[in-house]
Amino acid sequence: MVELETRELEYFIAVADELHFGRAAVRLSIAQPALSKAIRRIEARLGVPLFVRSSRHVELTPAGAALREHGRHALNAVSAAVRNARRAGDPQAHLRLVLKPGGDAGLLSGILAAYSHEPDARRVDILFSGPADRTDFLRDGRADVGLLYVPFDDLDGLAHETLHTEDRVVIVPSGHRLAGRAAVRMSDLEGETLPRWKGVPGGDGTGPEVADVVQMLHMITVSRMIGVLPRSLVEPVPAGLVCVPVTDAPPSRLVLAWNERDRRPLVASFVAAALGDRQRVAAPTQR
Amino acid sequence: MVELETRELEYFIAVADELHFGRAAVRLSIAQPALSKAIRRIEARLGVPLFVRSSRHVELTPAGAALREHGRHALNAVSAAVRNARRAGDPQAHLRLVLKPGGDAGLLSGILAAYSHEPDARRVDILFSGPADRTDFLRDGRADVGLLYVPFDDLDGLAHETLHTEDRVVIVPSGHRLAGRAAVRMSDLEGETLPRWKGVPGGDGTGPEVADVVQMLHMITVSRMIGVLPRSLVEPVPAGLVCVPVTDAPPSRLVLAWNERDRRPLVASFVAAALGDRQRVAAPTQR
DNA sequence: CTGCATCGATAACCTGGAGGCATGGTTGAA
DNA sequence: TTCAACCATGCCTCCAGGTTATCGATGCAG
Repeated sequence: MVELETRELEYFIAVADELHFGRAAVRLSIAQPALSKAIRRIEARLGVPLFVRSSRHVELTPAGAALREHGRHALNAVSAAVRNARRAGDPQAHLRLVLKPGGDAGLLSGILAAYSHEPDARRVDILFSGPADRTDFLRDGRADVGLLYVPFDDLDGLAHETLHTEDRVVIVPSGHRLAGRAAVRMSDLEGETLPRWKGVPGGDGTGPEVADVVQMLHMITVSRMIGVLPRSLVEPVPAGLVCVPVTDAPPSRLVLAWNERDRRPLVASFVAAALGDRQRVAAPTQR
Repeated sequence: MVELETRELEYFIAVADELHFGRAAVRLSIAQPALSKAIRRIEARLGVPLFVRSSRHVELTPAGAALREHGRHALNAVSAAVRNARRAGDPQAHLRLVLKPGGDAGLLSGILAAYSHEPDARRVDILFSGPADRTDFLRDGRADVGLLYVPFDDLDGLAHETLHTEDRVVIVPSGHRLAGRAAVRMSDLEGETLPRWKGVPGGDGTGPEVADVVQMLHMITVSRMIGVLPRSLVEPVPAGLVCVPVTDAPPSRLVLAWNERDRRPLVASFVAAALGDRQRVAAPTQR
């Protein structure tokens, strides 16, 4: 009746990520033949080939692509189940809030203050995540709530409420041709060098790779690129740089997000406190 | 790194459902000592007791309750991943539509006709599910789309579009005190006997248990109870029964639902066809 | 109070299959 | 041709997870 063990799914995901049995085996801390055999075993059990492999190349079949997509989610769900079970025993557990350093638009202290007045407030642990995996903290239960930016972060599998909407600005060195403009449009940025964000494959930038806002601002200061960001992420504006509003960029929203399956009052009251009396304090809608 | 194998999770769910190691072992087709050991193993690995057990009684701890809740979802996700992978290989695969017998409000033939004109239409397999588990067909990938009733079916983890909204009627024998009324309110039903739906624990009814609409209508005919249903579920009205609109019952909606993680064009075009030109034909929103 | 039936835990044993190591086969590049 | 990279195969070991038999606790009938 069991179709696929968690461990096997992890093996598959590793190979699907690396597209290389040797590297995947290292990442999994097992020997390569064991991995080859495991994948063949899985393929036999499912009755579908997952990879097309030659001795020079490994690639996913359509079935493999589907399994990668859904399998990731399944692994997250298992992790979340385990984490939730572990924590459910402890009614004193802290609330874990994940955010990007500086990614709170100045709202964090206010939110924490509001939350501290909730009758069932817990201590709050702030987690700073790596550049691109904040959302996974929420999906697999490593954090309870998080501050995310839409449309940068992928909200798949998460519920959210908008805290703050803001327009976006282009950041240029003060000597730049756009520095004097009152506003620009996206089309004005044609031909400019934009950053590639580290760990974000689908980016449209062509310039140097940057890992965070500070790095990006530095690169802009030395005229290696320009960048577009929500306004609050560049407050205060460093010397030598100028912000110009971009009128036709889709507005950016700072949202408070949590796992859509998580209905604990713990989360609901934090959300209520964060939204404040701006909105109803009832349990927020999810869908 | 692996926290919990799929098989172990299945074992746990079985015991959590049965609250009885012997019966759970039978259901899993293993011996009872193996199951006891497996559960102890899991508890040791998670570091949390999942059950409080004496030789006469088994019950869930809070951690166990959490694991049951999230673990179900995780198992569904694994099943869905496997099913999707198996089917992804076959571009000819039929579209599988799940519904309750008679639960289409007369819309099915129209929907199928509209879908057949879609450029990428596939053959459609109609699945009739048991009474209460239609939604699980969608969650674990046994079906692609389903016709559900809100607020009867649990839409957790599913995306949906409303096909049809209708008011609800109370069905009474023709001799009943309410049979002559043009309309009633919920408060008029005070003191009446309502059905308990088989497999639906949270029901408010106190009367005999019924498994489907036909059974319920029969019980009403013999004056054992009365019932409240969406109007289309009792068309045509059997002889000897009378339908009276209930003005203040929350309206019932027939919705077309699918797994929220399923973004295949296959599903999108069926949804588009079912909605017809009543709405935009773009990919429907999910959240 | 005393057997009895129920049910989970323990003990002792067995086995299939997962994983390790060594090696083979294929393929593209120099 | 030779080499290097890389996945597959064969063989062996070992233990996780299964089995049966039995024990110990607990509620119940008489």
